[in-house]
Amino acid sequence: MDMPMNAERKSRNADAGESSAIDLTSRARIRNAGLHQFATTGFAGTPLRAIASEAGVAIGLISHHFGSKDGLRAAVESWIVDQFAAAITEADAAAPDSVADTAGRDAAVAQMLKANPLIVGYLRRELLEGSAGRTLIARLARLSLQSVDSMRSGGVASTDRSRVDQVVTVMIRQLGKLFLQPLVDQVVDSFSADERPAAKPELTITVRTPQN
Amino acid sequence: MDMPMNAERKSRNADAGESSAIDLTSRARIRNAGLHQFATTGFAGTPLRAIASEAGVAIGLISHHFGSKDGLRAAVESWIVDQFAAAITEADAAAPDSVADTAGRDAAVAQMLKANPLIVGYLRRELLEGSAGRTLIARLARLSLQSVDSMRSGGVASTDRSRVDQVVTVMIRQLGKLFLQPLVDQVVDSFSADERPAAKPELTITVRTPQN
DNA sequence: TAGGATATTGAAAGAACGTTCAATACTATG
DNA sequence: CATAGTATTGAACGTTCTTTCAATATCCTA
Repeated sequence: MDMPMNAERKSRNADAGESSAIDLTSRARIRNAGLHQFATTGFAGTPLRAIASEAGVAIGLISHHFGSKDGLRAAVESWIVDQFAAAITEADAAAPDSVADTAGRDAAVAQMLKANPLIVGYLRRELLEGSAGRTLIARLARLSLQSVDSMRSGGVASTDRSRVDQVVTVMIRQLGKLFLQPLVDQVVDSFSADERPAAKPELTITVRTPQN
Repeated sequence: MDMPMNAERKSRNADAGESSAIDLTSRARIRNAGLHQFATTGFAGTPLRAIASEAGVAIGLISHHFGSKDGLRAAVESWIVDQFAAAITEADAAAPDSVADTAGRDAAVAQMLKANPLIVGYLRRELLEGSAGRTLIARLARLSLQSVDSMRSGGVASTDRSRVDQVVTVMIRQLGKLFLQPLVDQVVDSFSADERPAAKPELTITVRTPQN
C-alpha cells in the first residue's frame, strides 16, 4: 500500500494565524484553523474535516492532538485567554512602574484584538452560544478582575467604585464596539454604493451603573 | 397497521409563541418552534427532530410545509419582518396624522421586541451567522428606510441628515442595547453573588457619523 | 355521502458527522 | 544502526442528520 510523499503539505493552507503559517507545527495549524472555522461558521456548523483540510492534515490528527472536537475548542479558548494575558503583560512591561494604567492596558488589548480579528469573531459567537455552563467570558472577566486589582494596588485605578463596575466598564469598552460594528456595517452595506456615506458611522458605548 | 389516535397532541408543546399555542395550526407551531430552537441553539445546532418534537408533529410534516430546513428558516425570517412591519403600522394607526414620529415608532418596536424576546435572540445570531449572502438584516434595513422616508414625507423627521445616517441610528438604537446586554449579564454573573451590584449596569449606545 | 385535495405519519434512504484504530513515517536517544 | 516513542495517515464504524416517500387520516366541496 504505497502512499505518496506529501512534501509541500504545509504550503497549501489558508493564512489563519498571524505567523506565516509555513513553519508552524501541525498542532498550531489545527488550532488556528479551528479558531478560524469556529469564528466564521460556528462550532456546530464546522465539520472537523473542514478544519483538517484548512490545516492541511488528516482528520485523525485532530483527535490525536486534542482528543475531541470539544478538546480543540478548549485549546482555542485557552489560546485566546493567553493572548489577552500577554497583551496586559506587555503593557505592564512597557510602563514606567511596571504597572500600566487603564489607558495603557486598553490600548494594548485593542491592539491585540485588531491584530487578531478572529478572536473578536470568536468571542462574539461565544457570547451567544456559550450561555450554558461554558466559561470563556467568565475567564476573561476573571483576568480583567486581576488587572483591575493590580492597578488598584499600583495606585493607578480609582478605588471609589466597585470592582464589578470597573470590570464591566473595561470589558464593555473593549468589546462592545467590536461586537456591534458588524450591525453597522451590514446596515450600511445594504444601501447602494452611491448612497453610502464616505466614512462608516462610529459607535460610542458607555456603561452607567445605577446608584449602588 | 393500527396507529393510536393522538388526541391531545397539541397540548404537549412548550409555549414558544405569543398565542396560547393550543389552537395554532401545525404550520404555525412548527414556525414558532423553529424560531425558538434557532434562537436558542442556532441554525446548525438544531436538528429538525427537535423542532418536530417541540411542535408536537412528525418530522415529515416540516418538509411538507416548508420544503426544507432552509425553507423553514426563510419562513421564520419573513415572520420576523412581518412583526416589525406590524409594529410600525400599529404606531402609525395610533398617531394623529396617521404617521407616527420617531419616538412613537421606536416605542412600538421596543414593545414588540419586549413581547418577543426570541426575535431578539434570533437577530443576535443572524447578525453573526448570516454574513454571507443572507438578507434578514438587509430586509429590516429596507423596512427601516421606508419608515424613515414616510416620516420625512410626513414632516416628522428632519431632512438635513442623510437617509443612511437615520436608518443606522434607528436600528442601532433599537437593537444595539439588546445585543450587548448579554455581555453585561455574563460578566456580572461571573462574580459571586455577594459581590454583584444590586442593579445591573445599563448601557448607552450612540452613533456618530463623521462629517459627510 | 362520495371523492378529491390536503394534512400527517413514520419508516427508509443516503449523506455527513465525530471517533476509533491499525498501519506507516518520522525523530531522537542509546 | 537499532529501537522506542511520537507524529501522521486514511479507512472503517456507528451515529445522527436531512430529505424522500408511500400509506393513512382528515377536511372540504359537490
